Amino acid sequence: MATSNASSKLMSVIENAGADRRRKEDGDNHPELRVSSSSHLLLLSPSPISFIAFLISGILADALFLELVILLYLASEHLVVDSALKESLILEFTYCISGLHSITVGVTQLKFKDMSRNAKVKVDNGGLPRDPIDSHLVDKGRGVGSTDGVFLKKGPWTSTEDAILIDYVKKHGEGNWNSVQKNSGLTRCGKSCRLRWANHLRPNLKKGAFSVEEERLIHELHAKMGNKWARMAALLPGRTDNEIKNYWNTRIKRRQRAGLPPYPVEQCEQAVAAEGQQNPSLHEINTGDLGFLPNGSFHIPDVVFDSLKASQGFLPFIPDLDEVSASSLLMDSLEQTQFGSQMSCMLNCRRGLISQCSSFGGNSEDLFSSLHPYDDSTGKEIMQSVGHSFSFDQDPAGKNHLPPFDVQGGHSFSNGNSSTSRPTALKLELPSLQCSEAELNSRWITSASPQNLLESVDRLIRSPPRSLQVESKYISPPNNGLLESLVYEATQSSAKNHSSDKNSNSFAPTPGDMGGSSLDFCGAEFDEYGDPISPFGHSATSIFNDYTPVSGSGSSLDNQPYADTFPVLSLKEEPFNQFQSPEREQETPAKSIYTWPDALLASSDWFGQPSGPFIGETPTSDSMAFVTGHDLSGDKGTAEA
DNA sequence: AAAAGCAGCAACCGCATCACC
DNA sequence: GGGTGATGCGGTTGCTGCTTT
Repeated sequence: MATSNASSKLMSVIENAGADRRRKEDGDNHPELRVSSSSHLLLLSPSPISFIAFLISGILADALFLELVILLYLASEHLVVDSALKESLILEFTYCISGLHSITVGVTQLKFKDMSRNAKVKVDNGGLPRDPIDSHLVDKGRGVGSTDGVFLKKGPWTSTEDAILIDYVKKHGEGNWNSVQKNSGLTRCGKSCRLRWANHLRPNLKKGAFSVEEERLIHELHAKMGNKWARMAALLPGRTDNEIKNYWNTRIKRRQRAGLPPYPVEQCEQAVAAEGQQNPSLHEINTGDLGFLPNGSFHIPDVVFDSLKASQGFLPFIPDLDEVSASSLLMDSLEQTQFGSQMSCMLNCRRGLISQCSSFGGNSEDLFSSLHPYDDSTGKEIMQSVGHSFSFDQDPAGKNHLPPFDVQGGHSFSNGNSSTSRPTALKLELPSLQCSEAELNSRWITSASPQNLLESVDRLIRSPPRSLQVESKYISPPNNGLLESLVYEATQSSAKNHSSDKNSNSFAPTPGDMGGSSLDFCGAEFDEYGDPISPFGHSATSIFNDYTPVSGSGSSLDNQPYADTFPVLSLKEEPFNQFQSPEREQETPAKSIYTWPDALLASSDWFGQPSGPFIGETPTSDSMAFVTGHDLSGDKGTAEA
């Protein structure tokens, strides 16, 4: 079969079958396609010989074109065929499945769900629209543009276009994107091609959720660089600026909704630690020396200032922070409750460290006293300036050492939006509304590390229950940096506070508060919110719930679990990438990772024994999925034996 | 089951920068 | 130095799927 003669025969089969398929399409659009059970059996026991056998039988039996293409494609991986044939197979396969809603292979229905993005607009050879959808786009003047009389297509890329672009880059290399349209026939502008290549098609791209480490790095980089997505992407191998940008923006939205600062507190702690190295006096505080500081002013604000300095470039209406005295800025900012809440978060960096110092036994006033060696009233002033009530922290026995400046204080700074993560996290853990504050305190102190709680908060923010989805009362500023947003919100918040008293005081969260809302759910409920981003946040259900095989028709085969037979070639949300890197396969698939061609390409063992890219150790019956980017959740129809 | 709202993502747009002439 | 085209970057938009009501 390795001869050119065989290749030409295969090509002939494809062409004939393709023509046949198109003829059928002209008269009838086949939203569903049933492939004979022979293919199913083939998938059960794949081998080069069986491929050839089924291929021949399929041809003899006048199998549907798609089935042939599937077989040919799979077979081509084991047969030595020239690249042109292989590309043709890919293109034909992509094309012929693009209009389908589902394929039933034996007893398993593969229902396409997410094909729409790339299949919605079908393009023949990257050219003019040929289906009603494209025509629609043309009619409405959307989806295509015109340059020098040449219609340039817009909108989602099709797999066909991807293949063309990939082929072009393979031959000509990257760059000179405007020539792509001229030389390849793609009706896309150069910018679109470059973007598509950079964001989706180029090799070594990572897909899926960001890892914890990547998230941490993004936080750090953003703190340093601001919205320099491209620079950040350069430091995150396999990630694109667009990806990072989207991640950050959605993350910001979540945290803004929850009234939380953009940066995790642990990052603040790191910043403080770094600051501590540069500023030994501050370091003393961080390491638990709460004694008087050396001569100097506030050190806490300095931390804040440095954090702000890092973002100063995108704080256009903030004066040069170097020109602002620490104390004045602190006081001014704390007077603005929302910003005060952010400040408190910054300060909580210290709080977090301080709270870990078992030696500390004072209350809030103690700390503030310690912060300012010359004026013990300063702390009180600050506290009073933000309307902080001391009652909560007054523990005569000194047992419940709420870390100072914190806390419930975080709420008090807020005018309705919880700001610090700790109180929220605390309440996240509450099993019910019945807990006393003392219980809250002890829970907070004893139940979890701040870091864990923060992670919990972040997790919650990522998937907040509806009850927590309190929309920001403020109009978002231009999204040019979170700190700017904070300041903006601070001003808005301040203005709002002046007009309304009901949100301005107290620990007791108002009903609309984040804090109040947070009391509405308990730990058990919280546990339900897995991290949709973290690779580990996906339950097996979430991984597999996108597709479900059709129930069997009663045959023994139907009743038999697929667990030991089917490789899991699952879900991916983009057209397959021929240039997938080997390391990509080693990543933990947080969401859909494998495209089926990828998986097939990467899994030569699959042909001998099903040892391919499994997701999970024990593929379940839902594991039978082999078409890219498709939700196979449709549990419809009965299998065809 | 349908509708509404939301989140995530891909793609587009406008502007800035750079290289070349 | 100015013009032009190519490319890159960041902000924004719009689509789609999911979740909730």
